[in-house]
Amino acid sequence: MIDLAALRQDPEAVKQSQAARGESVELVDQVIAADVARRTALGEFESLRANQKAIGAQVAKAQGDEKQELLSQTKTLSDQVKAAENQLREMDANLDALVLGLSNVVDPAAPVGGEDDFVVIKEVGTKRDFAAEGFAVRDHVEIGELLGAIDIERGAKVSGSRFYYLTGPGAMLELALVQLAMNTAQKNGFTPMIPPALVKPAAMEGTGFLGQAAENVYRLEADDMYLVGTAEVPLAAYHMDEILEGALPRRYAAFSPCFRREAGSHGKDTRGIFRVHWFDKVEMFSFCPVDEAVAEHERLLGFEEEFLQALEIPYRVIDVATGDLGSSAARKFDCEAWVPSQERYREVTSTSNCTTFQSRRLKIRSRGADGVEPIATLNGTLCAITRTIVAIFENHQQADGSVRIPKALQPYLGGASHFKLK
RNA sequence: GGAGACGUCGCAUAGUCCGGUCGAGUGCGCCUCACUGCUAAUGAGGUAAGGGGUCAAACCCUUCGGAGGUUCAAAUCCUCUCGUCUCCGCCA
Repeated sequence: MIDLAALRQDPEAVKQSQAARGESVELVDQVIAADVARRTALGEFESLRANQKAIGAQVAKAQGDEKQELLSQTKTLSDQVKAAENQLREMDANLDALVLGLSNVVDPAAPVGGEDDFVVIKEVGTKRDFAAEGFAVRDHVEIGELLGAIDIERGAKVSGSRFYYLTGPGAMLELALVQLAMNTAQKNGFTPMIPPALVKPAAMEGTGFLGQAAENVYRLEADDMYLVGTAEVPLAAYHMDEILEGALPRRYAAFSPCFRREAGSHGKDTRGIFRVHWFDKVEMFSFCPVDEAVAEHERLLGFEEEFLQALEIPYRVIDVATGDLGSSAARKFDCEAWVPSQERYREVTSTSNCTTFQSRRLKIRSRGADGVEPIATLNGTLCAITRTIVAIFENHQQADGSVRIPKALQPYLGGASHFKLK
């Protein structure tokens, strides 16, 4: 939810943001009109209510005829108050519905445009030249089979398309990645968390996933619960309705399963485990003072990069264009790993600065020197397991189909240097 | 799944039976001031959030887990709901 006071002050800024996203500009004027209407209704209700309360206080003290006189006055007043209240509620609901349609105001530094208008910030690492090494690249599916690490056929048999089993070395690799990620996060000042993956509507709504992203969310009809698509949801909602005391930023790193319906991506990335309905992930989350959010965003990006570097995976960083931002994000950086079998970079991590958009919805603030202040929220992937496995298998594959284990992971895999053929 | 108790302004509690003087008392914590050489102790005052309003104030409104209802008037009465705790059942 954007800041209404700021919108009143500078509607043009919000209009420009909407335009940059390719979203409705007229909506801004509609919100302003609804806001004026609401405040009019509010004023009316409040003065009637004040009147009612004043007379009510007299009623309590009055006796006999005087009391009857006051009662007759306040009876008609009561009806007026109710009418005014209904009117106000209507205006409130109207305003809310419109405001929730407004996406976060984009950071002016974000590149303007659509999905393909991202800006490449940097490329890091060296892509291998498999031709020079003298063998044909295998993709992660093939490698997974050779190693006995990924079983996609049985995933489909048991759960359907876009499901998989990690088996043997694949299963151990996930656990190793999780441990490396959680240990790294803890060293970097994050509190390790294992959050619920099933949440109530309020948490889903508050984080902004029931808007344009709703079709990708699994809902449990019988219990009115949702399966989270990312630990961002339970982490953001962790402090819902709270005023944070003490030092900021507060950083959390959560290991959780992620469930995604992948509606609208039929036929896309159907091979392997690159795009699946369920995967596990270690996610970073930060509650941070508003004026430090940009620096914190850089830090999260830095942690993501360090992790990819530790895994010795070539990657690039892109600055996502305004039209491709989620509704909560003001700015977003993606790290894309090199995928040799596809000969292109593919997204493996993503970090967003949501400024005060999420915290406003979730009613999270902080107590600072000048009292209660708004707070910024930021999130970033530390390790999305399945995509990381794709990157490791493909980038570290050997001529015989075995896979070299990057040094940083070896301690978590019994010191082994390679995943050997099964 | 069954039975019961409870949910109040950071924490702990009073208030609910008998509706108005309760947006709400007390203790702790926290802040300011006074006093003591410092600390502690003591005394005085202050201390929920959100919104409207104002140059700034004053002032006004909303919120007593949540949603409805009764009433001129609800923390207080009624209904539903969520959560916590205790006991029983079941179970990993």
